[in-house]
Amino acid sequence: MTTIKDIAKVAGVSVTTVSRALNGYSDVNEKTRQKIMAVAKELKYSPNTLARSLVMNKSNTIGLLVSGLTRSSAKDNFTFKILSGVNEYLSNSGYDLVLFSTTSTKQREKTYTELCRERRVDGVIMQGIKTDDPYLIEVVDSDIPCVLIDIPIESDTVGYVTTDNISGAKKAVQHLLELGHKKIAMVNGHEFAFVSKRRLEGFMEAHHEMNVPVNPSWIVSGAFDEDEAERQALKLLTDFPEITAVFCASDLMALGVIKAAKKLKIDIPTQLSIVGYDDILLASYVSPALTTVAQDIYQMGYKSAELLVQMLQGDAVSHIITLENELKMRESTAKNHDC
Amino acid sequence: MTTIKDIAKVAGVSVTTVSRALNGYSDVNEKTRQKIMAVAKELKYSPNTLARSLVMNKSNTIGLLVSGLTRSSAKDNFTFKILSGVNEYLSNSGYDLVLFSTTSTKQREKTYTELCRERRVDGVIMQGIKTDDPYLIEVVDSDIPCVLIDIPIESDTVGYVTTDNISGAKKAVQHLLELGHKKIAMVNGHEFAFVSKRRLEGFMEAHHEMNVPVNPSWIVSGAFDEDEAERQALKLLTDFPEITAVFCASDLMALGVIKAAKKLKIDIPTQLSIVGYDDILLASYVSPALTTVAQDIYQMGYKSAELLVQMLQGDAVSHIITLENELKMRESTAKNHDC
DNA sequence: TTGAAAGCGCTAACAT
DNA sequence: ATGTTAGCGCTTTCAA
Repeated sequence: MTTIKDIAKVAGVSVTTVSRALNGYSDVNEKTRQKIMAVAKELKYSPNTLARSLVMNKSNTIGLLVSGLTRSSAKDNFTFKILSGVNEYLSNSGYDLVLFSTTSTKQREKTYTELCRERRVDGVIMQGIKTDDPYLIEVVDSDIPCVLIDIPIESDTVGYVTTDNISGAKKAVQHLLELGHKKIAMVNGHEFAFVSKRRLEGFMEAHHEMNVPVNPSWIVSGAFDEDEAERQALKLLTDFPEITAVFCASDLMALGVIKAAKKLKIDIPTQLSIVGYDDILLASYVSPALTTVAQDIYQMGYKSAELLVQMLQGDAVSHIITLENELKMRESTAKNHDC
Repeated sequence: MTTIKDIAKVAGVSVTTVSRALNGYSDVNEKTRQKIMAVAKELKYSPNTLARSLVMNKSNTIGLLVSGLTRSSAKDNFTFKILSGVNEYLSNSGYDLVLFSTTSTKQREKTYTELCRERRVDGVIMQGIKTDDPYLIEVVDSDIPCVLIDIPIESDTVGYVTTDNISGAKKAVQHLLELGHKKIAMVNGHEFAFVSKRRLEGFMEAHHEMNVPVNPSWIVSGAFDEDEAERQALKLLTDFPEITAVFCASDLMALGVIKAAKKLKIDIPTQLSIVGYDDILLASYVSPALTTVAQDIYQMGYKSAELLVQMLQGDAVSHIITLENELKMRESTAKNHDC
């Protein structure tokens, strides 16, 4: 493997000059530069970023720490979209991407902070981390520049990107209320996700604004899981047949609710309206096509990377980015026939 | 940031001893080790992998070079499944993953070899690279250990994992022939993919074995693209209304063909049978559900990583891994009514 | 069992 | 415009 030392020898200059020439410094004779460049090319020189990073104390690497990069996460490819977006921005930014992944089941032997420090990443983007994850706090409290996805924590070194989950949920529920539904259930995610809290808030707000009472028994947790949502919905729709609409905190869970409804021979949308959240690919393919709150997850990834790089360069205007969402009306919602 | 020097100072030993203690060498007094470990923990020491990699000339990093990590690739999340599989294996192997991505549209300023050398990856897995990509050859000809996905090139430093595409295609076409179809078209991918060639071979073989002639005009290229496949199918089915079945080299293209058939008011499967390839998520959700040749892409990723790590450790038995595939019969194929 | 010293490939003062 | 020197944090001879 060629080093600048080799180049220096062949070109008959010092390593300093080689370094300067290669890095485009101005204080090097044009002829010398030409010569060095030629030798570098001839020797097929590739700079050793390890050495450079070591001495510059900057790796030009950003970490992407995700949870749920598993076989099963292909259906709801949230993680993939984030990754694509991050990658898209980073590929034009001079930073490389190293991927750290974690699963909620298996506890890591190293903390996220250690992971980042060992690899000397310049910053990290985190997605899918539960809010009760102790390693999360550790990173946030450390001096590692960090962008969180859907976790609203901000500090000097921490920023986040999210969507307006309150308004998203509100739009969904308002839509149902406008269709005449008064008995609306909610299948929420788990308590360790900020989005769940926000979406519940939106659910509440929409009801209050229209002066429609909320029945707490109709709010259940589907743990962001299709099967769990199905089980919960089965129970819910059996116990409370008066329910005419369900708002789900994710499309995946909405899929589960649809299954439950089918099992109970409840027709969608004539007997039961369903609204999801996310607008995953499947949402427009299932039958009936799912009305849902669309968020641009790819864009969230892209913006996260952009924000982090700006933070690293010290020119981030704000550490908070909130993206819009949009209610997509499809076939799973209809007028309430009871009214 | 704490270094071994700091630890040495506090513990009152030399850096050599610290290094040895931390790396679990046996020739260090147990009491000294305890002391060093305690100090390391107290000082929140994280080893600098950059420095270690530099001196050991080994980064414990493997690169994943993919093409098509784009917003649009969410539908056919081949890349994501590969990534998940690779990540799954690697997360238990001591290697970190750095992601390189390329798009066919934008030509990279650096060759893949340069990318690998600069980051000093120990090896690289490549997916989605076209066979005519000059950078591919460069990597293969280099001394960088490399595992290719679906590109059958083997050498001392190069291995590959693929599925048996000939048999896969054969199964699909045999299925159609057994249903009485004699006029079978094929919508293939592009010529720069080995899988296309293999699947065409399988298509041919199945015909020959059953003594059914192949009409070359019925073999078109859909470029692995849904829209292009739709266009081609529109033309094909219009020009040759005698066709009763179509074998597609990917599910995505099959989706395009289904659209074309719908536009032409050709019913599937009564008037036209369609078989896809891949078994993407959508395959079981579209209507009619798609009969297809399933390949375990996650497993391909997992096995690639396993193979590469074995190669790096010098204990790879073979550099070639061929996985099985399976014909999944769903609703898009039926008996040929013309016979 | 421990330490001193050299060096991995690079950059960055500080001369000249 | 170019070279000398030191040093980033680590591992690894070699000696003690």
